[in-house]
Amino acid sequence: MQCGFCRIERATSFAFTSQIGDNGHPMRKAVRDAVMQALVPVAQKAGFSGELPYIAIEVPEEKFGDFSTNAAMVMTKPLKSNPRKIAEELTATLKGHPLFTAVGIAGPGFINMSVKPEAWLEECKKIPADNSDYGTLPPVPGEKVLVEFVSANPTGPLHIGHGRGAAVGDALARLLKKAGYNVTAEYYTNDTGLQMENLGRSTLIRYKQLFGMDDALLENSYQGLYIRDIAQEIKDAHGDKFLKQADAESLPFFTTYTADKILDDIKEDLKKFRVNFDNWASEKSFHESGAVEKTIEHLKQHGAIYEKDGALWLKTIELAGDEKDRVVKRANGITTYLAADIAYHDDKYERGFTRLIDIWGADHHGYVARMKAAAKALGKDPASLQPLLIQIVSLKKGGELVAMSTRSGKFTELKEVVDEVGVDACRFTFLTRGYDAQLEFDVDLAKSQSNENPVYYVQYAHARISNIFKTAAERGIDPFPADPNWALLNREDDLRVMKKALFFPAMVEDAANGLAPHATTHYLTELAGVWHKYYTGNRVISDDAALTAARLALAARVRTVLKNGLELLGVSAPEKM
RNA sequence: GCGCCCGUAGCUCAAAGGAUAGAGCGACUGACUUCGGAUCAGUAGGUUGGGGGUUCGAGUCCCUCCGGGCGCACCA
Repeated sequence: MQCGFCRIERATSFAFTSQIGDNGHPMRKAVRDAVMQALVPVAQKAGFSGELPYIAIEVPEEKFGDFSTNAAMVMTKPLKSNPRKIAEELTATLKGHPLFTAVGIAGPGFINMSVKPEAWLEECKKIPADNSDYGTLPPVPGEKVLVEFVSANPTGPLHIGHGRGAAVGDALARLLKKAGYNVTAEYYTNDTGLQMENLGRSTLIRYKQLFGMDDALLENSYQGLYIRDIAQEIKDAHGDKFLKQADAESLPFFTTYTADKILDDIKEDLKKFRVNFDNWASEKSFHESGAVEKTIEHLKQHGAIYEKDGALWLKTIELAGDEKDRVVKRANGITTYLAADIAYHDDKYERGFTRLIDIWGADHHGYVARMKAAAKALGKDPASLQPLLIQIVSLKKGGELVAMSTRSGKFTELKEVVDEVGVDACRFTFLTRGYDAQLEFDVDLAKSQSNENPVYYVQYAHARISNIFKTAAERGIDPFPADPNWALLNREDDLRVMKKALFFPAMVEDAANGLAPHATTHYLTELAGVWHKYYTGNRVISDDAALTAARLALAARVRTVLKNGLELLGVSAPEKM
């Protein structure tokens, strides 16, 4: 498998591999094994010896059975036969397999299989009943993943667009960890450079204004009122000290102070949004440590750099088909942002990471080629660097689209929305969508619909089950019976719930492979739906002690999956609402 | 002008190239004196922006047109 991560490359790489683990779903793995085994003699008979194409084992619509495979259809070309014929040969073998109660051919050549209920019951027993860890896949050896996200410049508070990146990045990190990867979540701070100088100067101007001086903000100044608050802080602490010296002398202090203050606020917002970072990287530190210069030397040695017009250029056209080559060191001797970012990525590789996932705003898409070029120039496989472009969040307020700009001070803060809509609803909303589609976030709607957000549908299922246990305990019934009679749960209703719950680890595996954290919200909504339906049709606590015990055991397992799933999203799993 | 992303129910969004394109919200009709009605059952709603192509099969891949967004710095 060349690349289990890349959404772009997976189509080709997956198409010619059969190395899908099915780590997460013992039943799906068993079915895959059965299908592959059945395929061997058929392929041999046809004289086929090449690598098998990817064969899908899917969970189809319920009426078709528990699993279906397209094996017969994808094998038509390699075997030079027709799908119906291949399907018949395969089913002849599969029908004899002890796992299945039914095997059939349908449509253009799908093979549908139903698994015997006892096998499902056995699997379901293995889910922990106490809400503890479930669905964590075995460690993936040899992979060390770095997920870099948010990385907003400390020039202003986080806005709603950052919120989307934060939710996606955090959920992705959680998902990959769950899927067995060694994952580090990191935030890169652009705490130096021209924008930082602008920032410091903005504060200095505001500071002077506080003393009645008529300094006006510059065109490229940060206009937000938070700058004035910071200036006020400085005035409170230092009085007119900075009026008595040259601006150039004051500027470093104002810059550092402002950036630190804003970064502190960003950290607080992220914490509130339940976004966790394992590490904070600083652009400034790469300059101060000499890493940037070292990296440029490194690139020179690899022949990736040339000099023109007094500046140093990286050959990004040649390396990655970029539109033009890019400057890493200006004619005035100052290195560019790109140079520092390359040094940072060099550092990531140096630290032993084998996959670098960068979550960027879609407005950075022009940046992809030059970073891929950099990876290549550093002697790395460009495929190990995976920028994910989170599409823009356009903000709607009062029925109108609002343009967002940190510099102009026109934006809706993440904090503001989180306070009004709530962390759970906000995160869930962001994680219901794929990251590559633009998203219209209607603030008013989000607020007014806070009670109708799908997140509550899922949480309610968790709370309802929790309440059942409470009721059971009140009536002197053990909510978590040690050895219930599972055989009582063999009706369609029961099995439907079990099958959905047991799909959880497979969902983790599939979503991790596709870098698609939003699959989790959809899965959980389905599981909650199946449970709500079950709940309506079946009383868990009844006069039948044995049946009660069995249903309590099932309920506990559903709750465990809901809890684990919500945890992946960073959404709380309340016992009551 | 060039490049990237997107266009799916009235709205917000799903859908490894697979079967009759699915959920939620909104609309409409119903639900057991019971463990929580933030729930459940049902109805209506679609030429997947238009047109070509590739193949056993296309919302998905290719070409083209239309519409929207975002980029095209010795800023970050």
